[in-house]
Amino acid sequence: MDQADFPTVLRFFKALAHESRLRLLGMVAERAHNVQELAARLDLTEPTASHHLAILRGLGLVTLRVEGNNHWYTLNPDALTQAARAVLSREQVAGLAPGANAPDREQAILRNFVTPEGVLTQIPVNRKKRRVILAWLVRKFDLGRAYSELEVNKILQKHHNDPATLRRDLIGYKMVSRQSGEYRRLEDSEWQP
Amino acid sequence: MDQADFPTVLRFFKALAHESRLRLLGMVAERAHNVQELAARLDLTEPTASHHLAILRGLGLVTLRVEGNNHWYTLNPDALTQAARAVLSREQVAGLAPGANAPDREQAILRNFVTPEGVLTQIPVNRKKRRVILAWLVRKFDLGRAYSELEVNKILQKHHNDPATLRRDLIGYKMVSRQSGEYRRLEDSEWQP
DNA sequence: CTAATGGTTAGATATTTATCTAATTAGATT
DNA sequence: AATCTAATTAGATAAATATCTAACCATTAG
Repeated sequence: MDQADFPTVLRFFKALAHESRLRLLGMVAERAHNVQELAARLDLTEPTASHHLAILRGLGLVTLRVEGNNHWYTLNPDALTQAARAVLSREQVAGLAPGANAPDREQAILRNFVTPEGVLTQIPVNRKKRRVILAWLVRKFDLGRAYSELEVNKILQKHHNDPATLRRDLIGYKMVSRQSGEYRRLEDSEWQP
Repeated sequence: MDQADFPTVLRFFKALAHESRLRLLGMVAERAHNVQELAARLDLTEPTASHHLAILRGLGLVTLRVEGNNHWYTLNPDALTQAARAVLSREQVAGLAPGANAPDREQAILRNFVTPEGVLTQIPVNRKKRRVILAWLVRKFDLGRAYSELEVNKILQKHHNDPATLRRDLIGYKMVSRQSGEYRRLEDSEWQP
């Protein structure tokens, strides 16, 4: 599971969201088991166990070794840890929001200028690209709430070491307003095409 | 989520095993949102969004700040990473196997009185042994939820044909409380040495 | 070659979980 | 107070998913 691809993340959680499958995973983490053993210990029929194993296998969470009539299932620990990474950072989770992965072109721009941790490597000179970056940045602010300049800087600081330039740009692009020292995020409709 | 307590791990995965809830989590990871915003962006009704948020909140995955009529939800990133740890190592996953978590002595007692299918062959007369069996039984119940007597019996019935005795013992050992007909599993700390 | 063993596949049914509308609560506004 | 707004709760219905039995496939044993 690379960069928190939504359908895969969802499939992963669905796979683990069932008592029997969690138990199966636990058992094959101890040692290899065949289907009969697994079914017996979980008090399931073999077809049911087989069905669950197929789901786990489809995600690469378990691996199958065939030996005559016996099918030996074991845990694939790498798949698990890789998957768990998908929810380890706030940035990764934010990538699950609807539209977060939407327009390819914008995403490519973000990938070019923003590290996976959410840090800007540089501020684009090109106006259209800068706009994409600023549109992404402005979402770090809540709507309908006032921020002091200090707060604005603190948030921007997380993403770039020159918050002042970004702050001025956000105002220039009418994504943020300033009135008597109070900063407010403006509705998307104020500045979108 | 401390040491991969099975019901909690399961609840966690169930909470995240739904498209809408993953999206919600993504949105509140970006910034605080109120219920209307969330419902609108996900094309759900407010009650539905509210329902999902309650599930996420029950697990501590999101936190709620009330401000007048508005309920602002934000991500609780700690809960997420803590939970993800539960599946990071093979040892942790093996802890999900049925019966995996009991220390040796207790496991021996369990083996003596419980079949591999989880059925009690007899209820120990010895208090210490009975305690081990009851401690194992009480984990079949979720914390923080009320059960009717019928539900309690239904669960106990799976493990022994005299659920009434077991039910009374669970209360006697202070592992379960009864108040006005409602049964609740008590925290381990209430009855552990 | 035939029977037995372990496993999977197919399809019907049962269970669980999401979703909606309607009713209700709590805070803000007039 | 009366009304409005945002949110939650309740309860009914709809959708998704698990489970079983029966049928089937592949391999091994007689």
